[in-house]
Amino acid sequence: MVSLPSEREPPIAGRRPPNTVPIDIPDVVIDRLPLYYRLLARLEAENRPVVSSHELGEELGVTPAQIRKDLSYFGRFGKQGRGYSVARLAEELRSILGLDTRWKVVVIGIGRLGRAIASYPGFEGQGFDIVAMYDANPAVVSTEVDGTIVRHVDQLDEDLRRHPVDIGIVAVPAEFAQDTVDTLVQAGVHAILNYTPLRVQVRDGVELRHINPVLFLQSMTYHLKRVKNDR
Amino acid sequence: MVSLPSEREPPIAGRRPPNTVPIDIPDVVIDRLPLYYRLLARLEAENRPVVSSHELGEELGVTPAQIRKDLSYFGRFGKQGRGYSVARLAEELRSILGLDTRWKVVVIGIGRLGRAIASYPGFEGQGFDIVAMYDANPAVVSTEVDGTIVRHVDQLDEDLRRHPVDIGIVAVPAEFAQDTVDTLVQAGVHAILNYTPLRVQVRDGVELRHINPVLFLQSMTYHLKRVKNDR
DNA sequence: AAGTGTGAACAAGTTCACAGCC
DNA sequence: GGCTGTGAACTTGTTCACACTT
Repeated sequence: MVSLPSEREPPIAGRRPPNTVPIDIPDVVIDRLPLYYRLLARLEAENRPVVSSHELGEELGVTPAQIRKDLSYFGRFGKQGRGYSVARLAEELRSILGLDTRWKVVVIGIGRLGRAIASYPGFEGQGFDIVAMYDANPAVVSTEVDGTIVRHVDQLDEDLRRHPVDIGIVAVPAEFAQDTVDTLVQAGVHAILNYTPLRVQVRDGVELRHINPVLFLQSMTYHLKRVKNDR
Repeated sequence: MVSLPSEREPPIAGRRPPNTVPIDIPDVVIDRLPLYYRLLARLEAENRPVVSSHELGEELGVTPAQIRKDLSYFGRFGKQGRGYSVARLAEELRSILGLDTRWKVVVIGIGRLGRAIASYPGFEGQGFDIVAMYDANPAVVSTEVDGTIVRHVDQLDEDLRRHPVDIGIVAVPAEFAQDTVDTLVQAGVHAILNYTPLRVQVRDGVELRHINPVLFLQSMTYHLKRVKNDR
């Protein structure tokens, strides 16, 4: 949301040696790639051989120039006069985004929300394996959720050090959010998806995303209010 | 995410008549206001009388200049040499964001996710009233969730026309997402929070936000991959 | 002395437009 | 002829820095 006071390399312009990727690619570009990938995966499933930046843009509501520029940060994947090979580009994006590996995920906080997250069908299909779940409530610990036995959150630190994971999803009550995140980070987790309404802090280098529906609702009501007034 | 081809008025510079707000304020500014508001609500609860842009920025990880500039789109709420009255600024933000009214919300799709949303404690407390829930599954219809009887989705259109609502939250299976959204929009709903992994389309003037955790995970793995490679 | 409000300078991000290739 | 890749032009968003107010 805000660039922290860490100096960044200027972007490397022009052609690069093969199999190399520039050091600094704008985050806003990275955030669009999963969107592109999702569409390409669909086209791939439909056996579409080739697609142009214009067609991609049409479907996604993005300008063709932006798609071409975004992709050009990573290489020259298209063919002039023809477009992009769907299979090739999908493969490249999988490689760029790291979707050609499986990633280990833990979910902490198995209340109603955590349960819904844990059984969200989109994760496993996209290479994210929920390898463990944790809760503090004795009524929940040791029960089975979606084929996994919930463990006590007191075991989290020890478990993580024995069996490292890549991503932590936090759905605990707000008052435990920061502690939970600290435990995760100190035990070596580098990416956290925070479902609590608290803006937790992490040290530099740890990826953090917030999912807070209330903030969305509150920005929508700003616009709703104007619509109402304008009539 | 992308500015559609609708011409915008140039921003009105300088001082404005009182009780007036410029026509065009960047969306990125609107999206930050709920963040500011959340902190101010906390300070208000702590009976903090005054706060400076510097203190706000410190807490939120935003520059003080940005906070001052953002607020200055709406008025001159601060006092030089002193800062902002917490109560006053909180009140102004409530008014700007429309949080001084209650908003009617329906949830469509009462599976595991919909259920978690419907019982999310943050909504009611912030002025969002879930006035109805809908599902297509006969095993779910007519059951009670969080004090509300689930109605059949076939009644959605008629219900909306009889009792208009402000916001629709969509948590149906992906294949029904677009139809559900169309029903909502045609029945006069102007804001939609979409939890399905499908990028639904709405006509101009309808506010739409997507919550898709997979896209977040996929942008985080990009960064995770680099961390792993760098060691 | 402290801290706002805001033009002006700067930085980041997007779109244009066209050379080059298929 | 059609479409990519990419510098350059442009637009949008952020930060600076200081006149002004309390």
